[in-house]
Amino acid sequence: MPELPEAENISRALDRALKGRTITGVELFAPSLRTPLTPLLDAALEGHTFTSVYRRGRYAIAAMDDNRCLMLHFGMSGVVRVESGKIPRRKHEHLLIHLDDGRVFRFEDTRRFGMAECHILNDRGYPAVLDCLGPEPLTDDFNPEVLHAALKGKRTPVKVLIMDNAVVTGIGNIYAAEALFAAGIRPDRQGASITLEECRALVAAVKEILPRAIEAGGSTIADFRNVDGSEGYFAHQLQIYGREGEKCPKCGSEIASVKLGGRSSCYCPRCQK
DNA sequence: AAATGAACCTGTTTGC
DNA sequence: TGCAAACAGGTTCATT
Repeated sequence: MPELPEAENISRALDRALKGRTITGVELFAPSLRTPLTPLLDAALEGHTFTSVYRRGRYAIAAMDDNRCLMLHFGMSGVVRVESGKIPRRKHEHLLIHLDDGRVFRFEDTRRFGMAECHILNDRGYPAVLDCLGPEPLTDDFNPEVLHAALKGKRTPVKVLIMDNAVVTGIGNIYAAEALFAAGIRPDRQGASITLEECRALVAAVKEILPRAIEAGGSTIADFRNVDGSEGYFAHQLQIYGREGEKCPKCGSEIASVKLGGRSSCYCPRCQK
């Protein structure tokens, strides 16, 4: 579910909710999500205090006062809540962390593609396991020259490449489709065929769309929720994702769809070259 | 090395 | 109506 805008909203909300809070108890209800949860138990989180929460790619990093962090990934169906009161465990809630203000951090993930791991932070505040991630799309590290170099010599479709976290982090199926539509580039073009000029348009589209999606609270298609339970409203602004058979908002042509890298990829056959 | 496809898991929608 | 297949925001592993 969450791509970068959704992970950013979750991270901001968790920063407000968890900063300064001390862990008073941990409850695990599943042995593993994508990776084992049991190391959390061995890590003895109790008594430690969250110092801040921030995002890298699609991960939320909840830093603690002992130079460790709780690293979260939301997979396709991950939802986190911070709630007060005695609430019965929901069917797919796998991790509850009790806080010193009486509230409870709750991690729910129906499809279990997400993860919750405990890691040591390096001197820049990141777990070493995230070193393999490419540039953040909203920093200058992601620019037309870098993208052009990453696409060079690749026969893989450009959409698959911009969804590769080693090329640029955090862009998934929704925002890849939207950015390619905004840039006027067909999703099935081979990476090597994308010119530097087209890279400029694509990078500009990414840097324009992601912040708007963050502002709107992300995109709720089916089950995404922000930490306070609210939906993300960017789904209403999506131009091309999930609109196969509808009319292109720019030219009125029928929106087409192809499977690329196993994912549905909507595009306008007329506007996208 | 790069490209492709399957696997992980559950729930919902679609089509016969 | 019922059931099976297809599909869903992601990542990783195995196979060509």
